[in-house]
Amino acid sequence: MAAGAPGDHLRDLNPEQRAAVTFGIDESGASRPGPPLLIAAGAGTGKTTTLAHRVAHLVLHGADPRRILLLTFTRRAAEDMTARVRRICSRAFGREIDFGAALAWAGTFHGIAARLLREFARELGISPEFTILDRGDAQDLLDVLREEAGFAGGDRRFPKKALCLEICSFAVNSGRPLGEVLARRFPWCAPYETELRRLFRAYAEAKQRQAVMDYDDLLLGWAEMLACAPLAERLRARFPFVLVDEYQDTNPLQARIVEGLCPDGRGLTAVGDELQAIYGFRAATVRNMLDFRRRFGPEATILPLTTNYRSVTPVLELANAIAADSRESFGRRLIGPRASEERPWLMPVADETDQARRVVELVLDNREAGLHLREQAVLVRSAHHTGLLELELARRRIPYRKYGGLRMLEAAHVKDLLAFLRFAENPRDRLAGFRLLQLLPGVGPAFARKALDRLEALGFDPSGLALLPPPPAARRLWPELVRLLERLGRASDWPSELAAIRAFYDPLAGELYDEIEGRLADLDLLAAAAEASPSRRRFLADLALDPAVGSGLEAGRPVRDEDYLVLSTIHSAKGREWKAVFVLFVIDGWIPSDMATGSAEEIEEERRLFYVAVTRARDQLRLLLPLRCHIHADPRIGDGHVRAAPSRFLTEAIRGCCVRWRQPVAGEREPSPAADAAVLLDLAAELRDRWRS
DNA sequence: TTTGTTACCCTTTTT
DNA sequence: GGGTAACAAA
Repeated sequence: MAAGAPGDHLRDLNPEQRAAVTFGIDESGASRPGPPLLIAAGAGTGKTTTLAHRVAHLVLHGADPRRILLLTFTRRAAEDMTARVRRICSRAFGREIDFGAALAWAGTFHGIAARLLREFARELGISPEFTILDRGDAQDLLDVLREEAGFAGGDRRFPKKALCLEICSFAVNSGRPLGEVLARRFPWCAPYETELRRLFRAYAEAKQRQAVMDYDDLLLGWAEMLACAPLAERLRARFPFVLVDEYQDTNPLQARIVEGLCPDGRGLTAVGDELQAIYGFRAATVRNMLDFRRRFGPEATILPLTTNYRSVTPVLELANAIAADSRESFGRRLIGPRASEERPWLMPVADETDQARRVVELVLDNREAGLHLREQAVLVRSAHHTGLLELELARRRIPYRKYGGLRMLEAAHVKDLLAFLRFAENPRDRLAGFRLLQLLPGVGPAFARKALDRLEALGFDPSGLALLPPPPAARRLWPELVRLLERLGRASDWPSELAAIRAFYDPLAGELYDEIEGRLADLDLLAAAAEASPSRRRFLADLALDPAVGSGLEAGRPVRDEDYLVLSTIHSAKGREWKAVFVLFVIDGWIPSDMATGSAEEIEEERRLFYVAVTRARDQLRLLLPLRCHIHADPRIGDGHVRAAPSRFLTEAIRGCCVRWRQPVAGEREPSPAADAAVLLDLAAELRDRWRS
């Protein structure tokens, strides 16, 4: 393709988008970073396109792509953005541009932080070999320390490990003192302030001893670099252009980083939608966005994007009605060119079983009408809400893929295997060592601790372990394990060392777990992802920072090109879109979750979550309202069923944007089975499904 | 000291 | 319906 005329890459943009793309980048070139810009982009208004074009516009005006820092929320978003920038630039230059190395600094806050901390490790006095603790690891480490400090026994009210980590993390990310965090967010833990402070101190020390970092340490480390003048100077000089996606979901610590990189705001572009702020539980605050204008030297400019190309107008009307109920926003309305007669459906259904059946029927009807499964999605407030639906899909052999919720990486056997790799990478990582040692029969916490102490005394040379007399039950495997650790301790022969680990581990896993086939299949997947990774260190870091590495690592994974229905939590659905969207459990207690109705702020966030859900739909939107729901929570309540009320977010105005769907009357659509008779076999489905590919 | 058993708790969203 | 803690047995 021939090179386009100058400015041709802006041709497909609307005036609002073009203004946002070109703001502050004049014809004299991009050598001098312009004043700060906030793009207030409504849902579906081409936010990604606009940001990608802005990056491309900078490059086309002479900015060095290696000096553009592009911060996104997920790695998928970063990759998506990089691909688009390459496409735009290639077209403008009239030839393929290899951006592989050029736009190297596009990534998540955590991913970029990890890279910078490693690069500057020497100046920071830390080990560049540090390994990254995922949430589970961090909790386990806290749990050990909790016990050591004597907080675990006796006193049953002391917060559990998960809550300890949440409190610690919230304090770090919000930048608020522990006492205030406890009082405001975790008042029932306030009596333990002194103990928690001691615990967190011990946690920080343990992490340093073991050369490990948790997610929050990565951000905190980066922020501290920026608080140190000589280092900050180098970082600022390196990145004159900083672009941040999803700004509404940044927390004060992240804002500190951004403001540290661009103290007067020059060169900074932030994009966000305050109506889609849904990460308050992670200390994110919309204030970063709402107060953006006042935070910088030259006052920031705010440019809105309001034209929605994604959804048909009836969906936008519903979205605007939800937005109108929201307390804090810039007060934009979405307008869109895609007229349609079809309003969203409100679908009251009998119960969860009925809900699953109806959704599957509609999904299949859509497919008959030519809509691929992957153009349809089922959204839920929390991951386990898909339970019965997954059963129904499995029974009908409909392939699906689930995003959000329990990750494969949290499965015990995967953590086992990774413990070997992590221990090989960083023998000071006691958590990994502790886990892998106890895989041996006869080895429990006491012996594992002894072995790790011995190892440390020997300067982390595993051959010394051979002299340690193992517990009787471990006598046979002990020398084998020592040999394996010796081999791993030498230079990493990636990825073939993985085969050696599995030769040792797979038989052990067979003893430890039942249903071993599925677990071994997971490990095969992991090994395949490992093949694609250049080094052990990179593999481990990628896994910790983005579990979707190598794709298809989530549970229930069909092969590449196969068609599959998407199941997702609303959180994981952010930034994505489908032609047909089904939102399950639009009833009070589910949306909003009754875990989050304590304060007005929490309820507002749940409302925005609902907003995110409905704005994912391009053409079809179905809201399901089961009238009777099963409660797992409290077995004391009757038979475990409760009569459910529609979500409090379904106000009159919002119902007015929808049509109420009617249960098909018997005979009209299908013979409805006697209400109370248990269906033993869905014969019709069986017969039909024989012929599905 | 490890492993098995039982009673009891709480139950969300994720880099 | 799963994790956790305390207790019992090997």
